[in-house]
Amino acid sequence: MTARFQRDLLRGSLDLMILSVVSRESQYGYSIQKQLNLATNGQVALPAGTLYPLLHKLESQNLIRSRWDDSTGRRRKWYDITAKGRKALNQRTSVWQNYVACVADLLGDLGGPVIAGQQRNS
Amino acid sequence: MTARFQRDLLRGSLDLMILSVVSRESQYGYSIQKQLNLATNGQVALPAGTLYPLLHKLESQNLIRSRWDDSTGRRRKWYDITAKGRKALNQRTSVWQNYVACVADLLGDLGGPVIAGQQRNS
DNA sequence: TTACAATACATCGTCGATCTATGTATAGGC
DNA sequence: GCCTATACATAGATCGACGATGTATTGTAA
Repeated sequence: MTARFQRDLLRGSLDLMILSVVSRESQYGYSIQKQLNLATNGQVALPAGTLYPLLHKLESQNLIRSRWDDSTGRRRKWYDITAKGRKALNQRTSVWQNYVACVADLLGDLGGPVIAGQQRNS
Repeated sequence: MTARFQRDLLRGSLDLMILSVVSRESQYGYSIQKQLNLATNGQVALPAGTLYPLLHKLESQNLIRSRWDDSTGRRRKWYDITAKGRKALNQRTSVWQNYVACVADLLGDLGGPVIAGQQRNS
């Protein structure tokens, strides 16, 4: 029945997902919302109350940059990733992957194949 | 330098890790703390203030069961997983793996090989 | 033309899980 | 005897996702 992921799962990887989506091409809030939802088969359904404050936070950290544009007929706030944001994306991605590998180890890889040659731990 | 994982990463997978460790053999709080720390190369360093309340929560949910025992010379509270706990472990493991697969998709697998044939989404 | 749904952005207060700080007590090594 | 490691516990702070709510425009179907 495609249940939603719990809020706690999102913590620690939500910034990452947003940055990743924005890094591919210019995005505006609503498009990010739709893309995340589509890519996860409805399992990541970001409420506006989560998304917009998060975008403001990322912008205040200079990881993304915004500009208003309504030349398309729709008033939209477009976001682009910054150099600093791209760096953060890479850094956080490896931390995330490292963490996931640790959890997989702990779970004893019950139900998932081991990824050979992947860096884990220090 | 083996930095610690941020608290947010733990959210959503900490219960899982505890249940997994307890599911293998009887544990007491301090042993869980040490094992998690060792298995993750120091990256998961659970403070006592996180661990013990969590164990109490899991017990109140009947996912684990406790008994005091000091026959080893040390006064320890031993935990075992229950049938319900084992069920929860399996269920949460698959939710976690599903989520991880979704994030990997979103990240475009930049830096990690694709795991073929693994269930994701619905 | 009038509803209604979808698009598009925003803020405020709540909630809950982890953490910091603090406390107690015993065992073992120097 | 002193200090560290072991072993458990609770109280309060912190912080981020979320629910509720608000505003405005566009597209669409009755």
